[in-house]
Parts: sequence; structure tokens; C-alpha cells
Amino acid sequence: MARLGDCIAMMDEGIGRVSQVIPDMPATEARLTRLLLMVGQTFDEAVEQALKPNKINHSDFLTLMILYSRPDGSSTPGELCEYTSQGATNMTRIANALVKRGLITRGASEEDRRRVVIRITPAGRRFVQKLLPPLFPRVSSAFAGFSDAEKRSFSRLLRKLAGNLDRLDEAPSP
Amino acid sequence: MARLGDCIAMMDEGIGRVSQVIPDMPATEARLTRLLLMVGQTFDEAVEQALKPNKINHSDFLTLMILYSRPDGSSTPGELCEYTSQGATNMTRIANALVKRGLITRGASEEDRRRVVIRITPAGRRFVQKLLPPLFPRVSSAFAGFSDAEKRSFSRLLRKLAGNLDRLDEAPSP
DNA sequence: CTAAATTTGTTCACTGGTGAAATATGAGTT
DNA sequence: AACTCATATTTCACCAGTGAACAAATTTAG
Repeated sequence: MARLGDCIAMMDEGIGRVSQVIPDMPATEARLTRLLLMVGQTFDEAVEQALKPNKINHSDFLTLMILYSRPDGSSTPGELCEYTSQGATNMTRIANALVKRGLITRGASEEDRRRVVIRITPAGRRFVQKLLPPLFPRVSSAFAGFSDAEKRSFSRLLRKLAGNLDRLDEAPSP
Repeated sequence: MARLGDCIAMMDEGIGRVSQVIPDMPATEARLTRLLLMVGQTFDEAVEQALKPNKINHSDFLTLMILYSRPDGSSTPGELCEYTSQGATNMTRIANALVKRGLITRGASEEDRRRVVIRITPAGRRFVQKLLPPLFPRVSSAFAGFSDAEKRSFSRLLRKLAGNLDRLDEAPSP
């Protein structure tokens, strides 16, 4: 596969040419958008790749991690959908898969019997604890050469961007 | 769906709790990684959403845009795979779809008859020119409130990150 | 100059993810 | 109590993307 740097160089030239034909294009913002999408996708692929030896995919892993990070180790499909940005349909599949592997349990809620309570099992916790440490070196080295100030700056800019996106999704037709 | 800000808040707390149980986790870098993945995915969904009225998806659109941005308006499946980060299999499907809509043509190469030459049609160019302008306001407002310095900084940090990722993919076993 | 190796693209079978309808529980209204 | 209406989850049918096997054309090595 082509190196990311080459893809970026190609994108830079491409946007340059397009913005000559269509001058009112916001070229700087378009470049930033494409950059973010490309780097984000590459990160995504790297995560998927790193998880592959453990035979788990990104969305299943994320779901399990949310449960692991909860004080009580439990949640509901609906809540997990919100925080994983997955549709309810897919959460059913994810839960099926994780139950099958014995990493979570699924049971009916007492208070509201429409609800399903999902809970991480001891085996699920052990799985997470075994899986995480080998990922640390890659996570660290992705940000190799970043000063503390650069990390803070990157974090701030991403959060600012997130704020903008939230506002865009609210505004359209009130 | 939950607002991105809420997901981020939840992620911050979650990583905080996990890093107490697993102290040698690179928490700062893990947060940055999750942030980038979340913001990147939200951008992706926004693009997909914005393209939906035109009945075209992100990868088909990106493929068409690369052709549009080329001086000669042509390329080959292999090259398009590299720059779109798509597998060859999926590029076959994309090309089929775009040919069906009359936006590109697909023909055998003269020099090397293994190769297939893909070329954007006048209809394809018109389609792009009609499709792009309505996207501009959204692209601009995603970066609303970003100073020029912040945009430059964001661009620089993303490119630096891209460089790191390229180096990681090369290094493993030399 | 031919035989093996490489490159290019396609087909097939499968995994992952989504929208629309179905199901089931709960809550509010008369 | 019966009648909506809303909420939570699952089922079904479909779209998007991937790895493995394949076919065709070209390059390389003997």
C-alpha cells in the first residue's frame, strides 16, 4: 500500500488543481478535512491490525472497553450504542459475539423489562488486561517526537473541532 | 445519537479509571488516539451524510474526485487503490458503479494489456461541479473560530503524525 | 526462446454495518 | 380497563469492504 505521505502529497496537488477550476472552494479547510480523514482512517486501520491477533474487531473491543472502564462493569445496549456510535442493530450483533465468547453476560433488567443489562465477566476483564499492554508501545510511538505542548495543542484543537461539529448537528432546522 | 462532547467526556473519565488499574498505560497518548478516532469518525459520517442526497458514497466520491483532480482525468484501478486506500476488490465494485452511472469509462490500455484505464467523462465532471459547491459551507463552518495560526498548527501536527505512522509501518522487521 | 515468476485485475464467499419493520414493555389518557 | 403513544431491542434484507483463489499479460532468468 502507498505510504500516507504520498497520499497526502497527492491530495495537496489535487486540491490545488481543483481550486483553480473552482475558485470559491475553501481550499485550506478542504485540505484540513482530507488530512484529518486520511490520518483518522490510517489510525483506524492500525488499531484493527493490532487487535487482529486477538481475534476481536474494533467495535467489539470498544464496547468491551467501555464496560471495563465502568465502575460497575455494566451498561445497556442503548447506552453502548450512544457511546460507540453504533446502530442498535449492530450492537445486537456485538453483544451476541461477546456473549458467545463468554466476555459479557446479557440479562433482563428488573426495573424496566424492555431493557437488557449487559455486564462484563471476570473472563472479559482478564481478556482486556492481557490485551492492552502489548498495544502501549505502538500508541506511544505514534506520538513520538511530540512535545508536551504539542500534545496539549493537538488535544485542544481536536476538542474545539468536536465542539464545532456538535453545534453543526444541532443548528440545521430548529 | 449522543453528542460528540458527551462521548469525549465519557472517554476521558473511562481512561482515567482504567489508568488507575493499569498504571503503565500511556494515558495521554491513549486519550489523543481515542480523540482522533472519534473526531475522524464523526467527520466521516458527516461527509457520508452530505453526499447522500446525491446518491453517492464516500469511497465512490473520492475515487471520482481523484480522477477529476488529475490533469488528464484518467488513472488505473491499481493507482486508485493506492490513493483511496481501498482494496483492489472494492475498486472493481466502485468502477462498476461509476461506469453504470456514466461518470467514468473503463477501457484496456494500449501499452500494457493487463492494465485498465479509467477516465472521467464530461458527465462525471459536470456531476462533480454540481456536487461540490453545496458542501463548501459545511466544510468552512467545521473550522469556524479557528485562527489561521490554529489551522496551520493543526495541519502541521496531522502531517507530523502521518510521518510517524509511515515510519511505524516501515520499521517492524528490517 | 521458452518456463517460471510477477503484475494487474476480476470473481467468489464471507464479515461488518445500516434502515425499515416487527416485537414487547411501559406510560399517559380518558 | 382499553387505547394510544413512546421506548428498547431484535429480525430481516440489503450495502460496503476484505481475503483467497483465479485468469490474463508481461517481465525475467536460464
